[in-house]
Amino acid sequence: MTERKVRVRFAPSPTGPLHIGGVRTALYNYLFAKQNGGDLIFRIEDTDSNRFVPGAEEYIIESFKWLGIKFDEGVSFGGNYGPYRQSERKDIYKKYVKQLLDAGKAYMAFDTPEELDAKRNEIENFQYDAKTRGMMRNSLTLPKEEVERMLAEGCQYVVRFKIEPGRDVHVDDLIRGDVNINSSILDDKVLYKSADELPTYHLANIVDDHLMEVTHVIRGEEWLPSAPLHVLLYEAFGWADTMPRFAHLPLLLKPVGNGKLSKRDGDKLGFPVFPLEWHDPKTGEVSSGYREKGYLPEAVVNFLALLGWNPGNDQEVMSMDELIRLFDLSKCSKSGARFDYVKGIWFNHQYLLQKDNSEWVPEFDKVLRQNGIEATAEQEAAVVGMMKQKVVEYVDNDGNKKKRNVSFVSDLWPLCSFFFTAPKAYDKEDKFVRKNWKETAAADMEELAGILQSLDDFSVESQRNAIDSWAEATGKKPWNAWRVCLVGTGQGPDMYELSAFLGKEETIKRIKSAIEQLN
RNA sequence: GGCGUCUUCGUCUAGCGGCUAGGACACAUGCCUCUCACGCAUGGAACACGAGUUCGAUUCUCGUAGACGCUACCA
Repeated sequence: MTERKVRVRFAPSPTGPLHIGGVRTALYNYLFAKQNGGDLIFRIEDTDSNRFVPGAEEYIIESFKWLGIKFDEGVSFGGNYGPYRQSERKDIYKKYVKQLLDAGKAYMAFDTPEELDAKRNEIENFQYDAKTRGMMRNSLTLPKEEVERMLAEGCQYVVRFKIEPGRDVHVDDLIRGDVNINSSILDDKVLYKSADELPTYHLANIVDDHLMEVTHVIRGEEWLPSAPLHVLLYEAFGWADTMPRFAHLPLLLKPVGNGKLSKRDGDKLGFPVFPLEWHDPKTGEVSSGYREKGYLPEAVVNFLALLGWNPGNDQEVMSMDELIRLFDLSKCSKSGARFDYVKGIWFNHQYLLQKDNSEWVPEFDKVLRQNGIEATAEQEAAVVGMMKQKVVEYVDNDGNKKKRNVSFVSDLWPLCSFFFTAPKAYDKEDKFVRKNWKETAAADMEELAGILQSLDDFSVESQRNAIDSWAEATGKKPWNAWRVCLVGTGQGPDMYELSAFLGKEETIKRIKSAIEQLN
């Protein structure tokens, strides 16, 4: 085995937004490349002109930029193996198609789509292969003159790979080991279409990977069935000795139900399946994105990395650098992974907690503005500091009340609005109020307000000294009633911190109006 | 239907012939406490089934079932 520099690629087709499963495939390629000091190539596989969606390519590039997955070369990144867009490589493919044709390893087929449909109706499980190609219209069955005449007339044709039956084809997969398939069950795949002068995936893929000196093909399991075909293609070209190693990744499955993860699941269960928000240029439909939902890219990366792989120990929270260090294709699991988006939320919680308060501010500021609040960055950071470890109550899909950590900056608002606006009204029926607003509460609060009023220094320490000693001397426990005054219910941070944040004037104002309304 | 891949708690998974089958998410409880929390601790919860190999199988082999994927002039 020759020492070749590791080169891997991620090669999406620009048919829409990047699916989260594609993100994981790209991530694994990136981790593998970086760990081995290799290159990651970004190639656009736009050989199906009918499915092209404008904006998709830019979307994909922006997604990876946000996620911190960096390409070394490719579309928009430059490099010495270009062009990296398959639609710009027509001449290259033509050359290789001819090579196969000349060597008798491929042939031209003139069957029209209608004729093929007819055959499929006529013969059950029809497959274009060694058994059936003799009865079709192709350069193998037609007289040479006839073929030349049709070519001269400009008849459309496709080039098919001539698969020799009865051979065991071995795919050496880094994750699954030796996968063996008999070539008899393979069909003569279309490699090239004269109609648009473009190759199909299979041909383009092999030619490009070879020319771009790709050493490892890391892709989804849906490609495993066509891997033998690819092996045969490498052999047909005489490139077997530099054929890349294969690694077929397990699929991402629906959180509930059967099948692989689809956009529908996200819509139904309320989680994004795309990294960025996507606006469909045709339908105008908007699909939510992780970025816009308030996820941190580190969290998305970490979460995705662990869906189908783990470092073999109990470590779960890992930075990109750690992932690069620890990643191991041979430790990838073989079975599909259900997409556990709840764990993704937990990862976001972890990374959010690690962030400095000031890093929450821009997002928090957005949330506050949406609610008509203006505050300084210092105030916002202070509130974040007091609130970041709280929980949110929410109602799940089954209508049950549940609790969730503050996992997104936007979770903060319902928990901290009282910092910025006084309780609209005091609800006597509130459970916490009922329990903590006793008969003596009004009098106690009057007394408390008096003490606060007398303080020149309204800092946390100053208040704590004054109130604690009063509480100790009188045996009173004023905090919960005080909380009722300032918050309206049983939420919020330490009372001294809250009161210091609000300031003397606002604090006393709220105490007064609570006394008024609750008695 | 054919071909291929896969199968450990509800979920993500560790395990690579002998373990009280480990961790995390989620869930429940307790501790802490001026509230809600965070944190910490605890708990319930799994080897698809059937043969075989072996002194011994979650682990190896075969079969069954199920799941997933592919089966296009899409990728």
